[in-house]
Amino acid sequence: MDLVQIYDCLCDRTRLRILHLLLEGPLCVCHFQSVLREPQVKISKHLSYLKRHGLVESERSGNWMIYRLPAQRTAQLSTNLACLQDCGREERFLRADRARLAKIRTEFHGAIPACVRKSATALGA
Amino acid sequence: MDLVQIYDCLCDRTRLRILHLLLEGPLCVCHFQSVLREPQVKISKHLSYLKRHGLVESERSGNWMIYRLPAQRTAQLSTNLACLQDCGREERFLRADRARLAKIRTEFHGAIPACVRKSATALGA
DNA sequence: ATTTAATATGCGCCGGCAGGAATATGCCTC
DNA sequence: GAGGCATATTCCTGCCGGCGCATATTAAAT
Repeated sequence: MDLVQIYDCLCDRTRLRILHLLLEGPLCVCHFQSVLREPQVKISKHLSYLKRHGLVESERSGNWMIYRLPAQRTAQLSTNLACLQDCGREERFLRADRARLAKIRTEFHGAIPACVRKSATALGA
Repeated sequence: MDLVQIYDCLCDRTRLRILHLLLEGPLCVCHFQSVLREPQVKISKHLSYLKRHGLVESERSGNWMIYRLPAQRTAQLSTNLACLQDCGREERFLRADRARLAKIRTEFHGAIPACVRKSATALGA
């Protein structure tokens, strides 16, 4: 996996938002939909792109697909993810995403949507 | 200047190599040519792209154009450049570029090509 | 002024990616 | 096995970027 490919993944706004959210832990597609407020097709395609390039892993859990950052990461990937996390602190739209994600997580806690529980426990939260 | 634009600049191999070289100090186009071993048009266009996106500044010096990283950098840019420098340590083709650059710099020292002296002094080396 | 060296720009071609609409797949429930 | 939900894939279109070729610009030298 080339360094250029990492940047290929980062150079689209939607993918950037996705990866940034994944820094907070695994997520299923429906989470992405409600946080990013983008059409399902769009999100699904970008997730597919990220997977194809090795920046994301996925696992089926019943009806839902849970996406996460790869367990094993090259040094370059780790470095760049850390960098993204840094940059995310000041970038408006990324902050907004984090806020919406946090809200969703607290609102239903141990409650309604199964996929939320799933990925919350997967997170360890 | 958006974070995405930074990644837009980094996601091409030639541009990545250019920026990586600029981490070592200002350079003129002829340097890029001999280090990168790519056609002049290609290099020139990518430099133009980088300039248009604010990742590079240029200054004329006689016949030569000297390119450098911007004097004023956003926090995001600084972070990403540092990250690139990190990643450059292990990436083969970037190491090779650095080696070729170092060779050129020592070979003619204070010697023949004016542009070499120019950018060398601009570097402070 | 003409020539030469260094660099930039315009043009045309091609490939690939983003986006949306529609459709397909996989899994669960009843 | 039918229907319904979550997600993926296909097909299409438009656009932008990368590349090479040829040519233009700018400055220095003679």
